[in-house]
Amino acid sequence: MDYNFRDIEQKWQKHWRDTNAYQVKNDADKPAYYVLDMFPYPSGAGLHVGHPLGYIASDIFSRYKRLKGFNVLHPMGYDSFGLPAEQYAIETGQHPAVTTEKNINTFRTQLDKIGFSYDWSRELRTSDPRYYKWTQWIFLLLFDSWYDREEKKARPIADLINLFETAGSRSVQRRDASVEAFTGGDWKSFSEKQQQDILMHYRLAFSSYGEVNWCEALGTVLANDEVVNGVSERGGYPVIKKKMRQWYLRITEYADRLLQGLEDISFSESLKEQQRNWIGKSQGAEITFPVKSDAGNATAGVDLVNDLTLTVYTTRPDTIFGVDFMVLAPEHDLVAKITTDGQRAAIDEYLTYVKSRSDRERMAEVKQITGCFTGAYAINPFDGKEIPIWIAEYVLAGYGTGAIMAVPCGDQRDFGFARHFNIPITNIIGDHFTGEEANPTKEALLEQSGFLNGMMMKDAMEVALQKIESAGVGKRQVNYRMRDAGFSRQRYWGEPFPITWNNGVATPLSEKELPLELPHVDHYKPGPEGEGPLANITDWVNLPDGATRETSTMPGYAGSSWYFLRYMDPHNEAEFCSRKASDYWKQVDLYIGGTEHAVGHLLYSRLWTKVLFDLGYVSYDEPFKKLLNQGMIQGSSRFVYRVKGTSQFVSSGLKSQYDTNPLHVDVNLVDGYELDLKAFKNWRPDYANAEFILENGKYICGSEVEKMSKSKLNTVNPDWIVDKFGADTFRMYEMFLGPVEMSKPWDTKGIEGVHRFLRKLWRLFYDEQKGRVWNDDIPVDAELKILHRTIRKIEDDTEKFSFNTAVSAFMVCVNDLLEIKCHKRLVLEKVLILLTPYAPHISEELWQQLGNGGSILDASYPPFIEKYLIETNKDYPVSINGKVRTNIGIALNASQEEVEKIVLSNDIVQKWLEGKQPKKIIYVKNKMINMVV
RNA sequence: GCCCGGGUGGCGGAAUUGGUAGACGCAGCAGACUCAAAAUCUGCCGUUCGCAAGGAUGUGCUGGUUCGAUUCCAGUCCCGGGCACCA
Repeated sequence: MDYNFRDIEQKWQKHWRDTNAYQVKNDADKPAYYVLDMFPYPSGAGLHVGHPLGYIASDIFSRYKRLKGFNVLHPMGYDSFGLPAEQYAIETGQHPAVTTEKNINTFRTQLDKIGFSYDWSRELRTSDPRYYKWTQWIFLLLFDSWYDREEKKARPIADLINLFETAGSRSVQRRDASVEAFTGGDWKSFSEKQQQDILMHYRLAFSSYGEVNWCEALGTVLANDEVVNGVSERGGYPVIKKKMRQWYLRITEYADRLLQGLEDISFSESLKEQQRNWIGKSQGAEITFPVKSDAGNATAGVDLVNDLTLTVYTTRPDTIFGVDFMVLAPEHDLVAKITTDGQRAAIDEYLTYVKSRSDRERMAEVKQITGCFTGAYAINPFDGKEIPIWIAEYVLAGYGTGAIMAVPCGDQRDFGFARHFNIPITNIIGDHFTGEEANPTKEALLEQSGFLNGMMMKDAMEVALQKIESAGVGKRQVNYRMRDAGFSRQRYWGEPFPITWNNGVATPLSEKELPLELPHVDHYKPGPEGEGPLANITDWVNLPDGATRETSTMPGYAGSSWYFLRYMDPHNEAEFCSRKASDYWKQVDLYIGGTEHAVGHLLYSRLWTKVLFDLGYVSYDEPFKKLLNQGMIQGSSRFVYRVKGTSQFVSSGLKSQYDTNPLHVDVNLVDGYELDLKAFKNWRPDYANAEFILENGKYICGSEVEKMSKSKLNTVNPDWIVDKFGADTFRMYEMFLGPVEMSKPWDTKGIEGVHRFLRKLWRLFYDEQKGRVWNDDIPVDAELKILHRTIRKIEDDTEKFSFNTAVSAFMVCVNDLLEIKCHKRLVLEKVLILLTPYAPHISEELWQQLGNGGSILDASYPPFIEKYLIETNKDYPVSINGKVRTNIGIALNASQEEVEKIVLSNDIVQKWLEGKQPKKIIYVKNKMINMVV
């Protein structure tokens, strides 16, 4: 009787399907546990061996938790809105809904082969109207909410209207300068449009004109994180700034809470760091300087022409006496007002130059120093010093106040600028400044610094801040690098906004009008003025009452920002997720996925959860308790070397003797590094007549580790691995490859070893000749020892997500049992339960063969039995804890007797031994390592 | 440039967190079974000296702490990832 994995796996997958084995209910006596995978975008390429890595890990953990007695929610779905499907539609004319459906079916078939324990009755798709109805609903909730800075939480917009009616704009902190102060009376006298315009400055989902990343080639606006180095992440097309009306999420209001929340959740340090970086909190001060300029009054000789002031943001108020010049962003409002007549021509020329430069150029030429003097001066409020005001590209309009105070001795950019334009440098840090480069230290004693003289810079910070505030020239200020998140795309394949425009006022649809379904279009070309394809459908856009529909659609991250909630209550038609369901399942206990969503999806879903929490729809404000980032499985590409201009291919070792072109060759035609010459000739017609220059009779390919992708011919399809070795082998092998978090190249070679392990396992139960070999004998200590050691190891490793070492432990266990010919049912059935999460099919099969009537799903995981070991089996070596070891201070050259004497007379050891004598003491080079009691 | 990770055999990777470095697997070598091959099994497998027992050496490099360091500390060199005019 042989290990026939094909029949076994088919049998059990069918059984699980027929019995709905993995369907879970929203109530149980058991504690709830939620294990979630980042749902995939169903691309046309299907799965390669890299994709299931995280799914296998999460499946192992789900099955483990289930056996541990938890009610486990482990769902799967599809993030089925997105650009690639639309791009494909543009190229082929196929409707995205059609290709998406097709791709999903491919995914499902592939996933099913691996034997996942998903509850498919909860499957969801973000492009399904039954799903995006609620995405739209949450959007309207965001639209209908504002952030109360006093209470630090979102509240309904109706509350804000109440406040405005009673106390006008004073009632809440001002959001931005363009909202002018008004009284309660004013508010009531405002027109509907005026009121709505003001409210738009407070809504969490709001529409505004703003500079957006416009990508001509894609015909759409991109989010900051979709732009990399000035070009689009997808396709690498140039991106420029363009003013357009867009929707945004006011994520900046949540910056602090998003930062705070990181403290309580278990994400990897590097991922938290990425989010902190993205949020970019900095503490400092805004300082206001009077401005002196003769702008427009040169002939009159007037110095201070008006009460213009310049406000800068700095993180180093302690360097206030080291300011040698000011720099404004070229777009700063003040530029036009303060430029002197004498400098106007130069400034205009510079502004023209700046405008001519694309974002791309600006980023590529960071090192290039440019700028222009305005002719105006700012006055240092503490010593009256006149400080020249410049404008320069390196100061960004969008951050802080768009203006800085430059301290060349402490900041390298300021230093470079001063050098380039010959601006004299004031040294306030003595020897710490060499004159050759800036020194950003906080450890220097201040000089030439008025009331700060002689103080350590980091101490001077607080003194300066207090003085600035008491003198009324500025205030403490916290700034964030993060901007509000762009939330609209000029695209077709996304959620339509449930919004109509009525004389410039955005009006939400009512709940019963949801979902606003995506209308059918005949083509996917952009609409006029860069609008999305929806703008072309005039009878959809134009409503009978004269209003028009919003024509942009929501971005890819809309649907994925809350999908984990929908799984809890997937068929609810009255709510996005009932409070009862979300209270039962609570947060996602374990979330597994790649690191590429660090600042996108993972930040937005945290935001949405916080808003839903504030408004009372869920009971927690962080969606994911623990995040495990799986590494990427890279491809190991193979190359052949064609001698230029011939059809000769030279083996890798000899290629230096010829002038060659390296060409990717399909990894499936290569065994290790040796090319299958016949298969290569049959592969493509133009290689049919290939000739080979061999080394030692073989053609050896070159290799390189690259991202796994179709174009590099290095993808390995899980389907044929499963066909050849079985799903259990595949699952265990993917885990055996190394820690899940680590990226590693795929190598099919080692899979034999894991497959061999499963066949060995089979032999614990059946012999080829003798058939059944397992028996009902009572296990002896030696056998129990192997079992218990394994239980402990597997459980420890699984809890730590160290699946690779767990698989190793299985191998050791099975080898040991075979060696001592242990075929006892009492041992074997426990091994099977241990193994189930890792290799569910073979475990179930053998479990049934053992005559255990029920499903292995109902069996319970053997509990960790350390106590048992110590109390009943005294032969286990027990380490003395680290403290005992280090404190005893065993001398290097002492004899064993001396060592024993010292150790045994030690108080802690005595206490630990409780008066008993050790059976055996283990020495290594005269040093006591372990004691056996 | 800044911020995170990480450097261990021919390879993927272990090491109870300061206690016998190299578990487990792959590859390799030798042997058993076989007419032969496959499959399976057994043994060996960091380097070096030695017939052997055994010795020396060894976790990127240089130091330090310690009875003892892959593990902790300081410096340094590589590799991977993220951010990048954010004042």
